[in-house]
Amino acid sequence: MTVPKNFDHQYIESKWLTAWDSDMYRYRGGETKARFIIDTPPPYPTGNFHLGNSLNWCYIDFIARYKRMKGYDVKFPQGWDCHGLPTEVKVETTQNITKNQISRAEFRALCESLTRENIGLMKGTMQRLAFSIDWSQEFVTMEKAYYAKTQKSFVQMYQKGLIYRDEHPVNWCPRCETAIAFAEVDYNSRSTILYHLFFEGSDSGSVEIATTRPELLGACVAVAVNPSDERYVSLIGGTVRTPLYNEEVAIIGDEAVDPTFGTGAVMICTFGDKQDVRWWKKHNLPLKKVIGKDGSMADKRYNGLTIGEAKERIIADLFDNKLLQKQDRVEQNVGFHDRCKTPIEILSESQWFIKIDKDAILARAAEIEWIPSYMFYRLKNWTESVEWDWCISRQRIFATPIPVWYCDECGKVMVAEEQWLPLDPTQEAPRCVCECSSSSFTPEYDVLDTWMDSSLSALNAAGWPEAQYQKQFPTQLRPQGHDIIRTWAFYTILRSDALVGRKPWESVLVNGMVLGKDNQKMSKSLGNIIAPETVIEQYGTDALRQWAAIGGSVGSDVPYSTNDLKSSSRFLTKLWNIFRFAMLHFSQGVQPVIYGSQNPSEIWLICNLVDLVDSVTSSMDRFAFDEALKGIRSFVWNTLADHYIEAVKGRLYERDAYCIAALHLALNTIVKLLAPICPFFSEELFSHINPGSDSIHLHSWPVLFLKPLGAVSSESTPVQGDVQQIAITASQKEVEEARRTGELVKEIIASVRRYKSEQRIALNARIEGIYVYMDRDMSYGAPDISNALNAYIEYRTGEPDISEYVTEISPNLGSLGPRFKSEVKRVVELIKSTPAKEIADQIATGSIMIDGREFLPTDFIVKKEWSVEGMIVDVIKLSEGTILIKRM
RNA sequence: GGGCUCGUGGUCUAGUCGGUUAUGACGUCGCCUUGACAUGGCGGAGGUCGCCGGUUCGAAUCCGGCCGAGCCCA
Repeated sequence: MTVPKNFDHQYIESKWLTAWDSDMYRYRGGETKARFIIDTPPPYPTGNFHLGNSLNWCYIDFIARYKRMKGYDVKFPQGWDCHGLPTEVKVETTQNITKNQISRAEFRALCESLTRENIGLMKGTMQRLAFSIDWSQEFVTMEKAYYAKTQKSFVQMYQKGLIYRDEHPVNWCPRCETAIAFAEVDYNSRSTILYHLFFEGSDSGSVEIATTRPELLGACVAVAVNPSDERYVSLIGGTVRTPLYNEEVAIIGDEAVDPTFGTGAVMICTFGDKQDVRWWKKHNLPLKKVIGKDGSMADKRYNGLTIGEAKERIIADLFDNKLLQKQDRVEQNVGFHDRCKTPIEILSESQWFIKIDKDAILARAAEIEWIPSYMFYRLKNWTESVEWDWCISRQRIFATPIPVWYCDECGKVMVAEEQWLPLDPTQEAPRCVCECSSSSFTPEYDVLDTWMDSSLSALNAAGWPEAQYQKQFPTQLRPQGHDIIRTWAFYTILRSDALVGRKPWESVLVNGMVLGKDNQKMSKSLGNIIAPETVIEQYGTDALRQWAAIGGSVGSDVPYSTNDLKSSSRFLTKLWNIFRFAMLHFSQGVQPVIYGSQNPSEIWLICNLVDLVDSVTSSMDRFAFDEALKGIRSFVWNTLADHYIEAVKGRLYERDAYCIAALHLALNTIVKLLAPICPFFSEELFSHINPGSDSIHLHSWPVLFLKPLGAVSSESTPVQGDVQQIAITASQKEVEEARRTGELVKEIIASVRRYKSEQRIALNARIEGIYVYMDRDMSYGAPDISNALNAYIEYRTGEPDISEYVTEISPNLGSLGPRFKSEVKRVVELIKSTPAKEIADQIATGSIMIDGREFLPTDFIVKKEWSVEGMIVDVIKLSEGTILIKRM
C-alpha cells in the first residue's frame, strides 16, 4: 500500500464510513464482560443535530470507544424524544391547518411522519461524526413499543398512590392552551408599570395598593400588608372594597409583604403569580377566576377581551373614576413558556400530578457521582425550590395518551390494566365495566408531559420492564448538559426512585454549552449557530472531535474556536508526516528486538511512552479528555518528532532494527491512544502500519510494561488491555541510567542545534571542536549525537577550566537614567573613558566607584568571552555537564 | 435577593491541598529550502496572575472584603 503525500480527511473519512462494520459497536449483553451502559440523551428530533449536541455526543463517544478498548461490553443506545409542541406547531404551519381541523389520529400521523424525516437527518450527521452508537438499541418514544413503557410507568405509579388528579393552580400557556410544569417556565425581566389603586374602607380606613396587573382586580380576594408596617397595622382584620367592582375583601397581615415595595399593600388575586398561590393556600382565601383557558377575560366587566385590552380599559375606567393614584415604571420578572415564549398565567384547573418527595430525590441524587461535583448543587437548589407537585397532563395531541377513562354514570376514574397497554383511550374502550356496572365511559383526552417519556430512558436502557433490568440497573453513566439538570436529570431520578427504588446511574457527566463567536450560548434564536457539517467539510470530523476534547475540562463551556480546529488539523498533518516517514522504514520489515544499555535513545523514548500511556489512561478514566489529548500531542510533536526522530535519523537510514522497532511501537501505541478521539485518522494509520489487521476499534487499550532483567513478571497482574511487555537486557538501575543518557543525548542535540541556528550556521553544516564535559559514559549515545549534529565530539570528564574575559563594557541607560537624570551624558562619557577591565574588576568585588561616583552592577552591559586552553569558546550549560564549542 | 462557576501576555488556556526564571495553543516579529513535514525548524517580544487587605520566611495558589463576567433559581 502506498501512502499518499497529503492527509485528505474527506477521502479517508468517507472510505472508513463505508468500510466499517457497525457490528463492532454492538452490545453483547453476556455474562463474561463487565458492562458499561450509557443512558444516552434522546434529543428532540428538530432535524438539526447542532454543535451543542456534537460536544455532548463527542464526550459520550470518547467514553464508549475508550471503555470498549478497555474490555467493557458497552451499551451505547440512541433514542429520540419525539413528542411535544414544536412538532405540532411545525405540522400546523407546513400543512396550513390547525390541529382541530383534522382527526386526532390524522394529526398524530402527520407529526409522526415529520418526526421520522427529522430523525433521518440527524442520524446522518451523527454517523458522519463517527459516533459508535449501537443502532440496534435505538428507541423512539412515539412508537408503541416505547410509549407502552411510559403508560406502564403511569399505571404503576398511580397504583402506588404517587399519581393523582386534582384541581390545583397550574402554570398555563394561553397560546398553547395547555398546562405546563415549572421546569418549562423561563423567567425574564421586563419593564412594566406599577399602578397605585385606591381601595375604599368599609368600616376601617382606606388603603392604596400597588399592582402591575390591574386587569386582575376582579380576581382580588384579599389585601395583604406586613404586620410590622405601622401604617397599616391597625387595619388588619378589617375590610376594604375593591374599586369598580365594589366587592368587600379582607385585609390580612403577612410577613412576606415587602413594606418598601410600592405602597406596602398588595392585592391578592387568584392568580397573578406564585406568591398569590402561597397566600391563597395559607390564608384559605376564596377562588375567583377572571382569565379563561385561551387567555381572554372571563370576567363580568371585561368578558371576552384579551388581557391587554382589558388592562387598557380598566386603567381608563379607574382614571375616569379618579381611583388611579399614581403610575411608576418598574422592572419585573415574568414567566414565559420556554417553547413558545408566551407569558404564562396561573389558572386553577383539574390536572394529573405526580407527588414530589424532595427528600427521597435528594437522597438518591446524593448516591450518584456528579462530574463535575458542583453540578449536584444545581439539582439540590432546584429540588429545594420546588413548591408544587409535577403537573404531568397536557392538553395536546402528539404525546403519550393517558390510559384513563371516566365512568359516565358514577364519574369514577378507570385506569387501564398494565396488560391492556399500549392503548389510546380516545380510540378504544376499557376492557371491563365500571364498579357501578356501567360500560359507558368518557376517555381522558389529556396526554402526558414529554418528560414522562424521556425520564424513563435510564430504565429503558437497562431493559425495564423486563426482569433482566435488575442486573443492568443502575446504568453506569448519564451524559448530559447542565441546562437540563432541573428537567431530565431531576425527573429521571424521581422516576427511578418511584418505580424501582434505585438510583438511575452510577455517575452523571455534565457538559457545558457550546458558545458562539459572540461568546453566547449557541442557539438558533441568537443566530450564532454553526452546523457541524460546515466544520467537517473544512477541517474533518477528527479535527472537530479534537476541538470537543481540548475545549476545556468537562463541565466548562466550550467556545467554538477556529484556532482549536486549525491546531487540530495541523496536528493530524504533523502526525501524518511522521507516519509517512516511518512507513518508509517499516517497508523493509520490522524485526523483533530486545533493548539494552546500548540503546539509550530507544530506552528514553520507550520510558516516555510508558509514562504517556499511564497518564493518558488516568486522564481518560477521569474524563479529562483535554489533558489526554494535550499529552498525546506533546509526545508526538516534541518527544517523538523533534527529539527522537531527529536523534536517530542517521540510524534509520542505516536500517537499524532497534530504532525501527521503537518507532513502530511508538506509532502503534499512539494511534491506539488517539483512537477514541480520532477514530478515522487512527484507523487509517493503523491499517497501514499493520497490514491485514482488523479494525483498530476492535483492539485493546495499550498497557506497556518495561521488563528489565530480574524484574518480577507482571503476568498475574489483572489488567485489561493490550499488555505489551518490553523485554530489556539490563537491570532496573541500568535502564534508569540509559534513560538519563538518552535525556542528555536529546539535550546535547537540541542545544547545539539551537546554537547553530543562533550563529546562523546551516543546521547540516559540519562543525568542529565540540567538547562535552560530563562525568558519565556517553559512548552509547555518542553516535546519535554525532550523526544528528554532523560533528565530531570529544567527551571529557571533570569540569572545564574556563577563563572569563570581559571584552566590552557599555553603559546601561535604563539603569543610569533614573538616577543621574541630566548628568547622564557626563556619566556615560566617564564610563566610556574608563578601561573595561577596571570596571569589570570592581563589578567582581561588588562595590563600584568611578571618579568618586558610586555605581550599581546593573549600570553596565558586560560582554564576555570565554577561553579554555587558549582557544576562545562558547559555553552551553546542561542539566548535567557543560558543552564547549570552539569559536570559528 | 439566593446558589454555583469564573476572572492568568492581543485572544483562548494550564497551573490553584503555597516554594526557584508562570504552561501551552492561536496570533505577532526575526532568522533558517536541515535527505517526513514551510500545515516545518530555531529564536524573540508580549503577563502588576481582576482590585484591596490578611495569614506566611514565601501567595496566581490559603482566608476576608470589594469589583466584574457567566449560568441556575427566586
